[in-house]
Amino acid sequence: MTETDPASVPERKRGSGVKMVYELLRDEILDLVLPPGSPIDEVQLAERFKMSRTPIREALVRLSGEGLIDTLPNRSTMVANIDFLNLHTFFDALVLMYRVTTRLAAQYQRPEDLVAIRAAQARFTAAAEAGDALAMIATNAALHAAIAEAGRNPYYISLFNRLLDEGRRILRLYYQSYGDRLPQQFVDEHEDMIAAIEARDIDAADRLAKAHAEQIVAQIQALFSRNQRHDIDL
Amino acid sequence: MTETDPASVPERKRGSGVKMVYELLRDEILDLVLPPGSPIDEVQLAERFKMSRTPIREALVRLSGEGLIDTLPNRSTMVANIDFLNLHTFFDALVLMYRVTTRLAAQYQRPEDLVAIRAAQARFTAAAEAGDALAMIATNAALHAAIAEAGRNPYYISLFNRLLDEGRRILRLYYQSYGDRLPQQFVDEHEDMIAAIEARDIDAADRLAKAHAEQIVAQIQALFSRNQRHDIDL
DNA sequence: TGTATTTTATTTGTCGACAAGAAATCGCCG
DNA sequence: CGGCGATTTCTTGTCGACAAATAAAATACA
Repeated sequence: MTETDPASVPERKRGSGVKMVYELLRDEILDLVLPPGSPIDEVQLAERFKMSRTPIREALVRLSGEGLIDTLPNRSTMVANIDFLNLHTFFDALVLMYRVTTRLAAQYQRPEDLVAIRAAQARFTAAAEAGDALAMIATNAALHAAIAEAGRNPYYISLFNRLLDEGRRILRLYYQSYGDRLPQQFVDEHEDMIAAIEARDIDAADRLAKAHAEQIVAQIQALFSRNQRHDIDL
Repeated sequence: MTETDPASVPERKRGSGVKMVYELLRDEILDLVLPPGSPIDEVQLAERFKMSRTPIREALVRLSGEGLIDTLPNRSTMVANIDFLNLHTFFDALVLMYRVTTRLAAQYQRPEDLVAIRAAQARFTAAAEAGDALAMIATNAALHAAIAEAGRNPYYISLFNRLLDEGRRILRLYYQSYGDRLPQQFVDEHEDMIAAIEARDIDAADRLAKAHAEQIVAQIQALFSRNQRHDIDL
């Protein structure tokens, strides 16, 4: 299981091994290619990437620091579970960060930020029109990350990225279950938010971000309440 | 330089090495025993702790993930600098987290939380009465960490701890410069906050936390404006 | 046949050594 | 005497191997 390009690493530069493993493993976790609870075998990864266990372990330590994997001392290490029982803490933090980062973006945006934001929005719109749920999930996170960057608060950026990552896993589950039914609504809401940011209208940015976030949260909550009869085998 | 107990590690259990190095290095960084910009030499640490470079490196990767050290690829690694030019982002996030965590503590506190909070407050009061600035810094952070724990939002707890860590470094600088002049005011403000948490008065908790945070921020800002003539050689 | 104990097997944590990269040093030539 | 390239040095990144810790399997015993 978890097969991926076994013949794409003939030679590789000195510091690139860890980064490669880190990013690929991270993507696989966030896209649920490695679902929560999946065991992670160092030696297996070492063979797969044709490198020693040392850089693998460094990548795993990094991922562990971000809470994406859990490590049992002296025993197995596995993909971190999604804490469904405390999702409200996630939603709470997510809504707050949506608001704060969008506010700050409206306050501190520079022209180059808007270029990046619009580019991300274009990618999101394309994904939405193509009906590509996976791309929508990724580009939505990227868009909001770009907005957060414009706010220029590294502490918020860091926490928000972590929340967006976790959100990718949860949304992945969402679209996985409900056959990629995608709301055009998101595109419009994003447009309004970007317009408020560009106009430096802080209050409007805050209000729109709050509505946007709460709408997403409500959708996810509706999904989970409809799905509670299903076994969530994690 | 950086001499510390060279003869205290005769034998040690299997997984304890990294943890020990991590915690000790972390404390030394936060207490400015290792000031920002200090070079960190792996082999030197390895000799100092009588262990291989491997566990040292793992501890360093952890610290790097928390932003406490910066690593130049293939080149030196050193204690992360304090970004004085963007302190406002720190203050902004700090005030917000003070408020949010205190609010949530008032909302979700349980009896055992109050026990922990009161214990932390007692330690802080003792440090304040003893005029021990270093202990005040550490116990103040511990008190607010305990309050955050009562709020039970792991995302907030994580970010707040990071902010409190950075705050420890900044406050350390503060008291270093100003000869341990300590405000009794903090003790009283803490008492009021704890009372609001205990009474589950969310609005009061929020208001008090905001005032408390902004007061601390104002003090630090006053310090830096008075100190701008001094060279800050970091 | 069920349970406790020893043995095996698997996986992690640690080690010492080597090689690559980059700065500092040295030597060469103008 | 000064600039420039080669060499040396020093630190990091990677490797393969070994040892400890734990779970699973096998064995002994009641």
